Amino acid sequence: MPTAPVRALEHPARGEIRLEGVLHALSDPTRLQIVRFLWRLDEAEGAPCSAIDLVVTKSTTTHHFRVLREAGVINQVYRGTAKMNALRRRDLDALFPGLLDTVLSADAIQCERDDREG
Amino acid sequence: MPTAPVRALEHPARGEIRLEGVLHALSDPTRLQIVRFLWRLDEAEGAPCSAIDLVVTKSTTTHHFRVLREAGVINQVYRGTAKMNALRRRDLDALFPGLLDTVLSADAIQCERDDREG
DNA sequence: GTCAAACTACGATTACCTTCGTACAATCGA
DNA sequence: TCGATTGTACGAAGGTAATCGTAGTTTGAC
Repeated sequence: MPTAPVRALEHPARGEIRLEGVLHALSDPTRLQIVRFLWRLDEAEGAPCSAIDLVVTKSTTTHHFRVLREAGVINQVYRGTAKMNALRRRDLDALFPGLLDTVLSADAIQCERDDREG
Repeated sequence: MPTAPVRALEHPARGEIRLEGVLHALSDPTRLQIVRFLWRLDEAEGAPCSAIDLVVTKSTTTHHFRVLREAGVINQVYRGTAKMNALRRRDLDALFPGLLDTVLSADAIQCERDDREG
C-alpha cells in the first residue's frame, strides 16, 4: 500500500472556487504578471516559479503563488526540486466562461497602453 | 460667473482607470452586490445609495460606494439629498471590452449555484 | 555523502481594508 | 423655520495583506 506523497499541495476543488477570490487574486500587479506569463504556456506543461522574472524576493514570490493556488487560479505540482505551475483553465472556463480570457485581454490592452504612454 | 458646485465628487478620468483597481473593487461581496444591482438599471438614470438593501451600516455603505467610484467603476452625482449612482459602462467597455459583462455573468452563475446548493 | 538548486516556513514589519458608532452637513417639504 | 431624509467625516478597532530576511527542507547530480 503506497503512502501518500509527502509533498502534496492543497488545492480547492472546482466547486469551491469563488469569484471574489479569483478577482482578488488577479487584482495584484505581481500576480497578474504571473498569470500573464502562464497564460502563454501549455496548461499541461506549466513552468517553475523561477521561470518568471519578478521584482520581489523569493519568499514573496512563494506567497503570491500560494495566493493564486488557494484562489483556484493555478495548479501546483512538485517535480523534483521545482514546483510546476499551470493555469486551471478548464476549471475556470467551466465555472466562469470567458472570465480568464477577458481579464487577460484587458491586461494586454492596458500593458500596451502603458508602453505607449511611457 | 457661476461658482463651482459645492458638492462635487472626484472621479478618475477614463485614462486613469486601472485594471487592478477595478478587479480589486469587484472582489468584495458587498461591492459586487452593488454593481449587480446597478447593472440592471439604465446608466443615465442610476439609483441612490439607499435603493439597495445591504447588510452593513450606512457609513460602511458610503465607504463601498466610494471605493467603486475611486476605482472608476461607478459615477456618482448629487441630486438633492440623494446621490445617484450609475455604472461607467461606456468607459469600462472602451478600456476593457467585455470585462464588466463577463464578471457580472460569472457572478450570476455563481449566485445561481449558491441558491441551488443552499 | 556532499553540494547546489529550488522552494518553504516563520517571524516581523508596515500598510491597508472593513466595519462600526457618533456626530455632522445638505437638501427638500410642510 | 423645523424636521425628516440622505448621505459624509472622523476616529478607532480588528483583521488581512505584502514584503522582507533568515534559516530550513527536499531533491537531483556528482
